[in-house]
Amino acid sequence: MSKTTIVNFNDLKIACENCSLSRLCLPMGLEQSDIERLDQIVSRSKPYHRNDYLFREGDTFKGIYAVKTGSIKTYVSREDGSDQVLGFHLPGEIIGLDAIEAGVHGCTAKILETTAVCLIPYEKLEKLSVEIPSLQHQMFRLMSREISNESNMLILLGKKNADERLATFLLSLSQRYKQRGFSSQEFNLSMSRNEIGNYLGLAVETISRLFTRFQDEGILKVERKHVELLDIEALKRISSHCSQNDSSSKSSASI
Amino acid sequence: MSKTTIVNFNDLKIACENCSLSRLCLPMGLEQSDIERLDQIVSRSKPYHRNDYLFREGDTFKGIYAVKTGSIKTYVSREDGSDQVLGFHLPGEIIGLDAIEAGVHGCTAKILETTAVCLIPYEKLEKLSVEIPSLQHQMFRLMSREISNESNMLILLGKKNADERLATFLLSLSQRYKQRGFSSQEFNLSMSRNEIGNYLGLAVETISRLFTRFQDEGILKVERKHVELLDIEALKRISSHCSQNDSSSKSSASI
DNA sequence: CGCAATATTGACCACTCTCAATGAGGGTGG
DNA sequence: CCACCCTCATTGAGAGTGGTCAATATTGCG
Repeated sequence: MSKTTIVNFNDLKIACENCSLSRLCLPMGLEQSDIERLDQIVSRSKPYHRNDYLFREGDTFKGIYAVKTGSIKTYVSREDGSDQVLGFHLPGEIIGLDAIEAGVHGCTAKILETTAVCLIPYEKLEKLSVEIPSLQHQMFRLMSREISNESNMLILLGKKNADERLATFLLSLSQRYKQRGFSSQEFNLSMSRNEIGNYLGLAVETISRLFTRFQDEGILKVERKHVELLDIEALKRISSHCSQNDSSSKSSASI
Repeated sequence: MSKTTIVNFNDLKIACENCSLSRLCLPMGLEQSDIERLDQIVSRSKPYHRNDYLFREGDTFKGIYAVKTGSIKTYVSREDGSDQVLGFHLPGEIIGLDAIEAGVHGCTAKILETTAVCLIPYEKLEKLSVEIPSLQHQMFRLMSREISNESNMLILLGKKNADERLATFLLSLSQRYKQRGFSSQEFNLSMSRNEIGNYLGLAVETISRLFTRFQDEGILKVERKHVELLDIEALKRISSHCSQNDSSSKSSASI
């Protein structure tokens, strides 16, 4: 990965570090000068390390975070002490939009591996997006996407069985890595089996058994954190329930 | 209900029909004059009837809808022909924010009972919220709330058992009706058992059995569509897993 | 090197689904 | 107005998926 990191603020590209991004920004409706103004309010911090908290449930909301490198999980704690993992956040993804309304974070963001983020202070962002209509536009789109993504998760948790859930999860990671220019066939899981299970509404043991079975079936190779997807088509078939239909139709399938 | 209907556009109050709403709007940051401008772009339609579609998956996105009276379910269709109910929308709630990014609706909105809505054309809304910063602010809050609400559903589907799910669901309806000035103890379910089960990730039969059991246990009375919550505290205990702990702590619990 | 956390594997069990039959409304048309 | 039908709801019996518990590996880390 080049040392000039671009965060894909979903469609809203933000420069991180000190790179020129004219070629990335123009296509999506922000003028070069606007990008620079946005860039000026973004603050970078030194990297976080595994098990650090980016923020915790109840913390005052300062702004939204864009993941530059690394990965982060968000989760909420339940009254009985258990957690519910809400999501895993990879480079180019945004965290914290859920806290705008309350002004307080409703979930905890915990670092899974050494991670760099940008903080975009919310008050400044809101002011700026009054001045830059196309920024407001991108913000609405960004939040809208976040809302529309929910339905995939509801389907996963509401309708899919264990096989389908894990397959869907792996394909989602695969696709997101691909979008970021990483390999879509081979990657490292920065989260534990426990966290995967928690996220997918399954027990750890089930995740473990599924990895073993998928491997026995030649669908993937997994060793500890490292995963290699050997048969993505099979995963797609599994993820969308089709026991062994032809898969010549839609692609879809993203968490 | 008075004939002057106010839709609580979450914190963004919108006038429907022809009412004066100064007393409702000022408290939440929109000037009277701004309200009027917003009001001018809102379009009303004649009521929809049961099984009508407000919009369907794939329809071009025109704007967001505020439910004035009645109720609506949203759902997505899966490849295998099954559906996943995404939510039930009561008076004062907003539908369609998920479609902003794609410009196309990703789910279908189907009318459950005679329902009146406002359509807020999105392009006009976006333009207006450039001109009225406090409107933009409310929009961000509104979308943020939608995003933060997701976690309740993830907990429900990821962690809760059948009892907890139904209890949580009933409490959510109860609370939402209460907010709208209706009874929180007694109301009509505009959705079928099937739709409830679908939404909660449970089979119809399970819903039916639970209603019967809850009734046998004196927690509620249910007849057909009509539900009376006899022991809301018991429901709260059930919804948050505590088998029979004291419930003197938090309230929370909303879908 | 040894401990603690994480992962794997097995055995058993329970919650909920599925299948099937019955019952109850609600709407329509004769 | 009633008979019919169709959808929706209820109830029971049996089965299966995935959870729980427990034991054992494995890994990472101090």
